Amino acid sequence: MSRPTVHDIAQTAGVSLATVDRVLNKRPGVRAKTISRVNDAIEKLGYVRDVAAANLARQRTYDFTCFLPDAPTEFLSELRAAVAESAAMSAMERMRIAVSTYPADDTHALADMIGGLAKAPPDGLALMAPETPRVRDAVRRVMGCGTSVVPMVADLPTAGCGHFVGINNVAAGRTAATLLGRFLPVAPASVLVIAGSMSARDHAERRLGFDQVMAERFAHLHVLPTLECHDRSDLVTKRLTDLLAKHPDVCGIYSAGAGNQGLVQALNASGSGDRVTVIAHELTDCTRAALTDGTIDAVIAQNPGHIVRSALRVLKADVDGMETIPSQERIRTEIFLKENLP
Amino acid sequence: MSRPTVHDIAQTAGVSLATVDRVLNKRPGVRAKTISRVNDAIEKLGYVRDVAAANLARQRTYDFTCFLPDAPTEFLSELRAAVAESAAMSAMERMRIAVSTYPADDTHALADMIGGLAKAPPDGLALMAPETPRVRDAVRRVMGCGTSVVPMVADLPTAGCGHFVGINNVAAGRTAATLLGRFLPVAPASVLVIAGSMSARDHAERRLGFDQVMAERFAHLHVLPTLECHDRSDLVTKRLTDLLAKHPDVCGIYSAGAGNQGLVQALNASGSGDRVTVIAHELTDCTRAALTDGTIDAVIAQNPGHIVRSALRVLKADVDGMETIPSQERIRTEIFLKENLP
DNA sequence: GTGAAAGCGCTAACAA
DNA sequence: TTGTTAGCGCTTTCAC
Repeated sequence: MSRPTVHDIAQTAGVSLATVDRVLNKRPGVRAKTISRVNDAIEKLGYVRDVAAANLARQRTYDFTCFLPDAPTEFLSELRAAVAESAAMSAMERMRIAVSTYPADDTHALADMIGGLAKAPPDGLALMAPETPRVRDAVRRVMGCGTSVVPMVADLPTAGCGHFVGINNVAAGRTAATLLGRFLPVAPASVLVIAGSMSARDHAERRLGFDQVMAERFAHLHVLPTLECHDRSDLVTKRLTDLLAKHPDVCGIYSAGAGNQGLVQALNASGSGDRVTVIAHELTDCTRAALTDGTIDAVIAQNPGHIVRSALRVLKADVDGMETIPSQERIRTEIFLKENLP
Repeated sequence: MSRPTVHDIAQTAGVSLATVDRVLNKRPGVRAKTISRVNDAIEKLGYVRDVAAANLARQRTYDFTCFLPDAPTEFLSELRAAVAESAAMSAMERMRIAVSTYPADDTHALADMIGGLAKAPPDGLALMAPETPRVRDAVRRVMGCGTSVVPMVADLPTAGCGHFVGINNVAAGRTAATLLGRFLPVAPASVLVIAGSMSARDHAERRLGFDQVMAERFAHLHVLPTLECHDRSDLVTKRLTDLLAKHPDVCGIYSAGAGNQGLVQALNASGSGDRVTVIAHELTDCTRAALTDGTIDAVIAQNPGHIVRSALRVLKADVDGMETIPSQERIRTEIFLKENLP
């Protein structure tokens, strides 16, 4: 037998299509008794709604907006590419995705842009942004307009929005520390953490996790103060070169932020590539090449394609009032060696 | 403006809906001149077909079959669970998934079952099976009936079927070797590989990759002959216990197959848990627990949920004559430590 | 060769 | 409070 339709329900319940539709969509104007008659029929027939047909009839188009910072890191351009790819693919699934870029260093501008959405609130907003009070308030406001909000990459825990699409950065830091500690010989030495800025929540969390594991399992390794390089390759090169010269006992580096181009350069120039074991973040052209030639030993990554597709699925499910498969929406903290590069 | 529809094409080309449809679906009975008029209109308007509406009108249901071996490994039950979950989810997307289990040790029976599909060929077949000549021929036959075939987990390279959904097992073996080699101190010692059976293609490939890297980078480690335990926990326990007693210099184990329950047991019983670094395959309750308590040091895994969903997407795209996103369909060789467990 | 018209499963006016 | 009816974008008889 084929799947039961609204007609079957209407017949079984002895009501009209319109009434069935009202019950299905929880619209008012139906007597409680009728509602339960319809629900009984639904139950009895094992009806499941054909979402595609519903969307067709409804002429439903999912109107989503995506905010990304304009920072010039490779990871961000991959994320942008992933959004573009998803936008193209999902045009066929009746979703329209508007991408907006905000100045990475100007969260006031970002908050204003989010606020501006209130004029024509989209169905959903996928947002990669640091959590400042103003951003948080702007997010709350647009949520008040009925927009579903999903934070990507960086969580917005206090804004009260939906499912966070990204990795646990404390766990990422712990993973990096474990790899570094186990790759290095068991002997006293120094290790270095390079981060964008310790005021960025994600980098701070990575450092936290890293320190935890270093203290727990690798007490013979001395962790130097974090080198803050604001995700800028030039600064990484400069400061790292200085530091390597000053600390010849550095045998491990955890690059928790961006600017790995600069890291590779400093390592090659100073000839310390062999002496130093390096763990970096995100799989980009640069880290991939460095992994292949051995400059970098392992990469911790989150997959931009997964992140974007997951954010979109979560948003769509939210709008449709549907459930998601939790395991599918959990972004993995991936580990790449030269050998398992995709 | 909203998306152009068949009506717009019909109007622009000055023909009727039926003719547009004939052209769109490449059905015969249209003059060449008319065809090009319609195609011009399609081009001009930038028409893209609404697959959902098409499927609705066509009453299209995707009829897929999935064959899995009945071997009692945890990975397989996860795979089965993933298929069940996907089947439930995708019922809403008009796909019906029939799951069949075949006796793992009887490829003749499997070949017969595949052959039996010819009577009522499904639209697609997702298949996890070893590649024997009879299986290969049966697959070719059902492909001749118009069924799209996608090999899962184990490739079927000579059957000439679609995109393989699974990992590169040579790379997996190389990854395991790299982790083991780097985790162990640089000192002469022995390492052991446990596999199901070396006649299973995937296990042989893992061993191959493992040996490559051991020879290339870790010549100080001596790789003992493979312990074949047919994925059976009891055999693993027995043979491993014997071997550990005989070879006190074993400091690393690569468990390339199933039966990790037996491995954990042997390690705990013999008290060699601390002495031995262990890399195992697949994330299961058993390996997860062992990772957490430190018995296993790293797990190489392929995600059953991803595999099943990817196989289904590939099958559907194939039937629809659509493209897939290659990066989304590439199954990753994942590495899990205690710290990045999902 | 081509076209008109009746659906597919569902929703949304508009009546009643 | 409930029912009738006309679509959504596409496919598919069955005439012409």
